[in-house]
Amino acid sequence: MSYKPSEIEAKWQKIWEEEQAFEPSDSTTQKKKYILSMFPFPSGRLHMGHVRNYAIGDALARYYRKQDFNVLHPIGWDAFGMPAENAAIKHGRHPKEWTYSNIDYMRKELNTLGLSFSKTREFATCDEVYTKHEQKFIIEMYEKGLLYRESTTVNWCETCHTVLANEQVEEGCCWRCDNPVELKEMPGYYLDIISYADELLDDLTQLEGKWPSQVITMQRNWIGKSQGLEFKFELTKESKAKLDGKFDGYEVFTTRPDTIYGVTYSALAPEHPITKYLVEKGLLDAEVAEKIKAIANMTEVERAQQDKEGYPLGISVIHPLTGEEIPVWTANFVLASYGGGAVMAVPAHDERDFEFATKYKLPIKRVIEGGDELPYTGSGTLIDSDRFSCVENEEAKIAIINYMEEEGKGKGTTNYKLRNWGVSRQRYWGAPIPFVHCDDCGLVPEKTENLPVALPEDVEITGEGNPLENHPTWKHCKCPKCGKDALRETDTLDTFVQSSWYQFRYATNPKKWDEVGIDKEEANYWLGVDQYIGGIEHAILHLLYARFFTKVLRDLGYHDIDEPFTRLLTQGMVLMDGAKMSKSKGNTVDPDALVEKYGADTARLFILFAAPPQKELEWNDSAVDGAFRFIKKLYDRKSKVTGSALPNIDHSSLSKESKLARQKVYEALQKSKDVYESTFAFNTLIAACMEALNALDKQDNGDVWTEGMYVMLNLLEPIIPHVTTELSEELFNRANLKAVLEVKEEVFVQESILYVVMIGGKKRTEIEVSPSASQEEILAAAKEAGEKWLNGMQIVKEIVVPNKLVNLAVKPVN
RNA sequence: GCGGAUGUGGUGGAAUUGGUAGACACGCCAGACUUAGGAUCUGGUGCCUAACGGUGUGGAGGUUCGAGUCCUCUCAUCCGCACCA
Repeated sequence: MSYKPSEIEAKWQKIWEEEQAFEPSDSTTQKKKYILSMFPFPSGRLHMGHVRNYAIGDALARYYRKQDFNVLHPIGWDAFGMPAENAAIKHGRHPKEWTYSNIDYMRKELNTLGLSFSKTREFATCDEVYTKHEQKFIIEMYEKGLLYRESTTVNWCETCHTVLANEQVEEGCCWRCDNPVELKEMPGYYLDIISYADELLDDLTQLEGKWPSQVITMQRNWIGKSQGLEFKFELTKESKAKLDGKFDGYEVFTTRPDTIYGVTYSALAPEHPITKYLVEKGLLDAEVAEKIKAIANMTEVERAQQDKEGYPLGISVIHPLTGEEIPVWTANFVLASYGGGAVMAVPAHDERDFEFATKYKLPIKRVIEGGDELPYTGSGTLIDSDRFSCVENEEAKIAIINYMEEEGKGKGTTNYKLRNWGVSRQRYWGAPIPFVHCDDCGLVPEKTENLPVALPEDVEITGEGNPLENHPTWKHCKCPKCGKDALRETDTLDTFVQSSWYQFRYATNPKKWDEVGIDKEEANYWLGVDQYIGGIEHAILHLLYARFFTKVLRDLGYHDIDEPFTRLLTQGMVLMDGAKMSKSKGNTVDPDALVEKYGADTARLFILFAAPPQKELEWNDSAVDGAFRFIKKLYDRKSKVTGSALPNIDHSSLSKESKLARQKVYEALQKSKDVYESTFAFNTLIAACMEALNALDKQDNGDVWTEGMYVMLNLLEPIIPHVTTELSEELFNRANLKAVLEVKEEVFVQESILYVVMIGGKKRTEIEVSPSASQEEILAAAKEAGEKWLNGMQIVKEIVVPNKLVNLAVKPVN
């Protein structure tokens, strides 16, 4: 019987389904593993990246199941989001219908790959029962002060018609459609992720060695913590008067308080309230006002590409320590979103300030010794700094902060690059933000018993404006507090909110899904996820948000977990001709076609064999053939098996070839633990199995074949589950798939040992010696064998590395 | 500019952590067999050389009996962040 993947695979997929083979047990005491591959967006079809992601996760899940762990290996659908609305606009399909029919199709595709997912725990994030609990969390966050609404400058994508979070802006463009992001002032809801910045930063140390260092570093940089001094610049009397008494000064932040005596000007962002006031009240030269407005209309990225540009505002502030008058400018390099949108400028010791001062001929005052020329940003001793002169600058930083605090003029403080997470989206296909606007009561959360606030289905999706806003009735409601007519919030939540807590949802028994969002006991048992697998593109977005949500939900009492993902594996991309597979480039391989042609096992084997999971994988059609060939060969060799259980073998009576075959088999077994539990280098385990099969092929002992297949089918089952289970059923009644196998040390005992003989550091020849040979005997044998290269040489040093080699260091005889 | 990685045959990639570089596979070459198949099997295959031998892990140094692996410098490529005061 030749290998027929389609029959074997269909057969076992059906049996697994009937046996409910992959459901976790309800026990919360058994040893457990939670293996999670990032859930897919139901775009319509699987791509190779998905196959890779799930092949890796499935191998681990199956491995641990065999080691007697209670394994949670779930799958679901990240189902809200723009593409569903785009499909609605393009093809006139309702986003809900589009999404659920895509899910049905993709579920079938996943099935044909033989992935060992729990079927009962599957859900889509657009299920109303999921929205219900999410809205409850959101309301609780609001009540705790972690969610707030404010009007501010936001990133706006005109093509997607929505606001974007800072994390969703890549090089000034929308992460999804790549259009340049515009700035716009509008109200929105924000989650106070900054209040968790310190914990998010500190807990990264727990992840070291378990997450890729690159991801940890990216998160650390993204949070961007810096410590320094915050103080207030008082406006001069005249300046206050000019500003109609509306302002008396402004706060600035610096990480270099040691350079405070070098301040020669101060600069405000074009969006700073004082700048705005001056512009709006016509207190500036009309031409200058126009230029400032022009800068304010530019995005941060555009500004970064411009030369330094700025204008004097005709006002001054007082230096808090020297009492000197300092001119105030507005400048395009001052960011509104950081440090209060205002800086103290020290041109002598800051490159940007220097460039600006040089351009506008502002004074430059050196206050730190060192370097040949200015600007000098290194360390050194302070000069011209009053009582702090002669102090080393690192000391001076602390001393100046202390002094300012004592004098009540400022305080030591911490700043973050991280911005609060804007979660409002002006789109239809998302979870509605469960609030109501009441003329009398203001912003009021919906009553818990009324959740979920579900989406209306009768909407017209045109791409123009928010369909919820345009819906005739949906937004009209009663105030949950006073009962008067009120307006429902029409913004929906960022889809990253859903993916921030789904890992807890799977851990909750589906029987409780309606009643609770997260079951505390089960969450504490299953989380953290023992192995999380996904693409590196989520290094800051999803992985930061999910860490944040975990901590917030912990503090709301839903569980006691600090970090959601204990270990993280970031898989490499799947490439074709050196480029990422994509429909637009036309360099894709369709998983369905591959499975149809070769079967799921071949697809999985190739994907795990072609490269280590962390690396990029270059597609190669003929290497797929190679993977297929290996499985065929494995299948064919079932005829060599003579027994139905693990035989007892008298190792010493075997032929040399049989001994070697056993050795290769057990080498593979030895390797497997390391591969499945730590390195994930499936390619090397597969190679070891290929070596073992090649070695078995060179001998003909039935017992050795039986043992070899018994072990190899066990090792390969997580990778190529259908064919191995089929063979295992036929040959061993599946006993070898349940067993935890032990290495038989006797196969590694050698009758003679091969030593490499190196002379002068170069490999010259080999010798075979008995394992009991003494060092002297080995050296004597090596010298004899290497005689030819020792002629005219004097041995200056002799090294014997046990079981490996002999190295004779030589020099010519004089 | 800052941060993180990665450089090994024609290709994908191994190398027990300082001990025979190139396992395993693809490709290629030669041969066998055939019930012409997605065949299969056998042998070969880093480079230079007729051979002895030499040489070889991006490059240059260094440590060592011995370096792909450790150290210093350097080049190249990729990724992330980017006026963060």
